[in-house]
Amino acid sequence: MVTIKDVAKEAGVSIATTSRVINNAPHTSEAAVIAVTKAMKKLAYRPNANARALVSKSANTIGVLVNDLSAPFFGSMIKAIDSIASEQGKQLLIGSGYHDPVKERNAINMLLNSRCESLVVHSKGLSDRELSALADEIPGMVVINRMVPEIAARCIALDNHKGAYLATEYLIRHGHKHIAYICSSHDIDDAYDRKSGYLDALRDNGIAVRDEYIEDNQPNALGGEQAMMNLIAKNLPITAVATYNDDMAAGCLALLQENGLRIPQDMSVIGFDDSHIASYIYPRLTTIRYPIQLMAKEALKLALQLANHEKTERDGHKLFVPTLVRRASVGTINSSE
Amino acid sequence: MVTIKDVAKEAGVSIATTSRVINNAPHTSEAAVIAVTKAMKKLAYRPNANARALVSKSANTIGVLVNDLSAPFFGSMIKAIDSIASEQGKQLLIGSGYHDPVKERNAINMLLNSRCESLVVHSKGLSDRELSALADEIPGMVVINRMVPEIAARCIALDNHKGAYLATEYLIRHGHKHIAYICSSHDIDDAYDRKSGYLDALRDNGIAVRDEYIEDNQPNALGGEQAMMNLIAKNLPITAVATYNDDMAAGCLALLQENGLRIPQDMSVIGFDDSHIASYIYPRLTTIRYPIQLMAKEALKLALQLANHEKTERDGHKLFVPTLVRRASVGTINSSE
DNA sequence: AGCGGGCCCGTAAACGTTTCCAGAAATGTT
DNA sequence: AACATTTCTGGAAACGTTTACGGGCCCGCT
Repeated sequence: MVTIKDVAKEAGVSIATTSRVINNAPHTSEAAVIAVTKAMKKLAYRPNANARALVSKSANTIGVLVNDLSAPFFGSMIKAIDSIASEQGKQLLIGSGYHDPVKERNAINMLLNSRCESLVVHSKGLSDRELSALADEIPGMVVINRMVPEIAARCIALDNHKGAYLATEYLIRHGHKHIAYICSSHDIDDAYDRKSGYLDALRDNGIAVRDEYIEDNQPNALGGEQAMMNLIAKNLPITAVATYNDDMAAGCLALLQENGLRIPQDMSVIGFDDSHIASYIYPRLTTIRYPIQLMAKEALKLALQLANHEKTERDGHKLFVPTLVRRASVGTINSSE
Repeated sequence: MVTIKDVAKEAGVSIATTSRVINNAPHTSEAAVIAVTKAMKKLAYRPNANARALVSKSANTIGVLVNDLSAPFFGSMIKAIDSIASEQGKQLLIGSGYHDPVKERNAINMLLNSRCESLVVHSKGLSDRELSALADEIPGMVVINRMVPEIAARCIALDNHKGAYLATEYLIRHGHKHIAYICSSHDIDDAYDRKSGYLDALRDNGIAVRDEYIEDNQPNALGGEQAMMNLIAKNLPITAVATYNDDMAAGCLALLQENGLRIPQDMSVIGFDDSHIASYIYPRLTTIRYPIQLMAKEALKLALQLANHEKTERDGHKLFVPTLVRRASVGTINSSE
């Protein structure tokens, strides 16, 4: 591998001068610039990023921790981060934690070993305490999709409660009174917050909460199917279903249609996330928009500022606000009951 | 940041001994191991990966170039790569090229600057010549989803022709004679190969090719919709549509159903890729399985072997074989015409 | 007792950069 | 002409590791 020494020799100047030309620092003569540039081309020189990182005490790299790389949600998130990172000539170092504390910890450690100055972390496995301890240690770390009270100003999170509330209210406004909820069985805040959004919307509208209307399952299409299957089996008078996320809604839709129910005439379904699939499935899914791209960009900007010790005027407890996306999976009930 | 020197001092041993303990090299005394381990814990030592990479001349990192991070196809690919990489304690450095030659070149350069020893590259923007030149320069580089003849043994690719052939033949076996094809308008091999698979299947079965049955468009849901719209507008007697990929098929399905056609009674549709959405949409999509996870793992294994200068007994021109996934979007034609 | 050979350890060089510092050369100011 | 300032340059230290090398110690053999 050709080093800066080789380039310097080829160009007939010192290493220091070569370095200055490479980083186009001031105080370099025209002649030196030309000679070095030519030598670099000729030798196909590639500056060693590790050596640079070592001396400059900062790799030119953004660390990202996600849950599962194959989930489109995280694909969108990473892409948004990459769009800003690549503008600044920075690379992405990615780890995945699968919501497992051990894996998350390992992944974060590897990112830190590589001296990523900025970190965007999606963690559901670690405790609030552990996350805020990490945040104290690492200036450029930002938590995404979670609100850790102790470090609220460094958290970018969505108002999940409001999202589910919006969804449920939308169904109510369309005349639905018997509204089921398909919930994630995962033990994370998101699941609780969304469920309580559903419950509060019912209460605020004077609709009694009925436990048998609520089904827990894995937050994927299969879980959605199974939950819907259980709801059908119970022979309830439900006319609408709110779901934890679009994947569950998709499973739910598929099961309903395979059983001859028409959407939205016979059953209304509303999702959450406005993920990739929401506009692909038939009928197109009415859902709650999770502005993950926007949030991811905001998170990275914040992380970059923090890493540079710039001042950030972020109001601590501000959550991002979800909005409703009207499509075709929710219909109106005309009958009085 | 605490360095190995601090740990050595704390443990009361030399740097060399400390290093040996950290890398659990042989010839270290019990006492030294205990002292160093304790010191590392106490100081929360994080070995600097950049310094390591510098001296050992190899970052512990796998470089990956993808097209678009947000496409679920690449999510699956990256996840498969990560599953093997993390087993070996290696990290993923990811770049995206968006099929643009300049961006692809930049991204590869950044990966090389970071001294990734192994590279898995999905490139459609660079020429065969440029790719094989890079491959010559970088021992641990493997090309995925593309066959570059000069470096066939370092390419992991799918038999696209066969996939489309299979799909078309499947429709023919179900009695279809008027089969449209929705093609990608992108100027890449995949598009040509799949189209020619469709054409060859028709020819081999004595069915005349009709140009108006073929529509080009962007390889996404919207493109699928528009292509299908054009096919409908032409008022052709088609009973089945083969598509370039599942996204186009999804758009196609949505449009058909919104226009009151039933799938598969009124129209059969077959996709390609067996992507994430294929089993979510209704009716579940019959499609061609692109074994990207398998291929990605194979690619990484090969890249690791090459980087280690191990012998690989890979037969050059072997392509991965797609298979048909039977679901619910293709029906049988009974009428004689 | 003498000695060869394991084991364990520490010194120091090396990896490829950036950057401080001082000196040389060129230019400007009186 | 003398000096001050600016511009450019190169030597060398530093970044945090790994590892080759050689020295000391202890053990067991003759």
